Amino acid sequence: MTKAADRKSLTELEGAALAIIAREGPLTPYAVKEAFRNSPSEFWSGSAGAVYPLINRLEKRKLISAKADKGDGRARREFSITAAGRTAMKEWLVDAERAAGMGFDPLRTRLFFSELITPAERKAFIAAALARMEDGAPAPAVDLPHVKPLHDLWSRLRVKALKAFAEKMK
Amino acid sequence: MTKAADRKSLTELEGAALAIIAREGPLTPYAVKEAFRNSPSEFWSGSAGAVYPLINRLEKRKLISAKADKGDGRARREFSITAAGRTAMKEWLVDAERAAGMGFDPLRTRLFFSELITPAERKAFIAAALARMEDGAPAPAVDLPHVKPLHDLWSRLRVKALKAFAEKMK
DNA sequence: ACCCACATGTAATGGGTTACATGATTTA
DNA sequence: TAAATCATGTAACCCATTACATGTGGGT
Repeated sequence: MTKAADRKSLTELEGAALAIIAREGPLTPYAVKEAFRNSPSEFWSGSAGAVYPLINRLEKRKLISAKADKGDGRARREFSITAAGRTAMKEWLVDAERAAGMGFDPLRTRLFFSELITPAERKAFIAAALARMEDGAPAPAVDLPHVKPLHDLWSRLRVKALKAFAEKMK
Repeated sequence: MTKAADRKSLTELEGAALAIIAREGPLTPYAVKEAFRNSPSEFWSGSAGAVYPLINRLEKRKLISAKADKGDGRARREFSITAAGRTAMKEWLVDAERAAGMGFDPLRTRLFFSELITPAERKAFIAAALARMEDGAPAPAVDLPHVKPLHDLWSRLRVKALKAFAEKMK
């Protein structure tokens, strides 16, 4: 019998944390936190209050496990993904249903309501947003395989979408 | 002197709720809840436990106000946006800084980690995601001005992005 | 020695989700 | 009139954010 906690599917945060640990090998909680902090999306805040408890939850569910402390002074625990963790992670990763969902885009949300401002205000807003989106992406700090290309791809498409929308509003 | 609560800028949920009320004229809390529930993005769950307290908060902050109950039996309160609400809403709506943020995309998140599965698994995942994304959008239930076109535009671009990524992985 | 970045947490708070409760209105 | 849906809420729970506390290690 599997316990209820084991059956519950992973949240996005849990899945991403597992994936990071799976990819980067043994990691300290701090390293996981930094990985989130350096993500190009503001969605992943990587706050201590989120990540440390998260790591503890994952350990309690035996999806990750810590190598014995090296005992060299400070308490550092390096976590690796377990077999069960790998299974759960893969299940999360190939969830096409969730992947297909639209997610959340603060730009799209605002464009939905763009008729509530005057054409002049709209024009100014679009120009300001474009400026921030186009000028050099702040160079995602993580240098993991797909991070930069994917970030750039998504950025370009959002710019294109905004321009298309602006064009149609003219 | 403005009170702290007034100075605090709106969350996405608060901003969107205000915008809905601004656009749709006097609305009951239930109608606002349904507007969120019918949104094409799973991000806006429109649960009762989120919306009713939200409406109360907005009223307490005097960003919306209820017309006197019509007294016809059941307690129905119809809320309209106030002048202060309109100001706060516009400030939220033209916030280009936040609009430019990448937001959250469950597809993008998974593609970041797509090297953790085998090429065959990846191919299957991409096909499954594409199928769900391309087959007729479940027709957004709300028929507000930009909802459908924007939803379609974003959908098409996400499909294009996924195809581009799949191509590059070959 | 001193400062700053590294590293690991916890407490208070806020707010969203799920599930439940309750009554009114509509429809079969 | 019984069932379904409309409509409004509330309570328990979960979890992320902010802010704080604490200690280590390396550089100057």
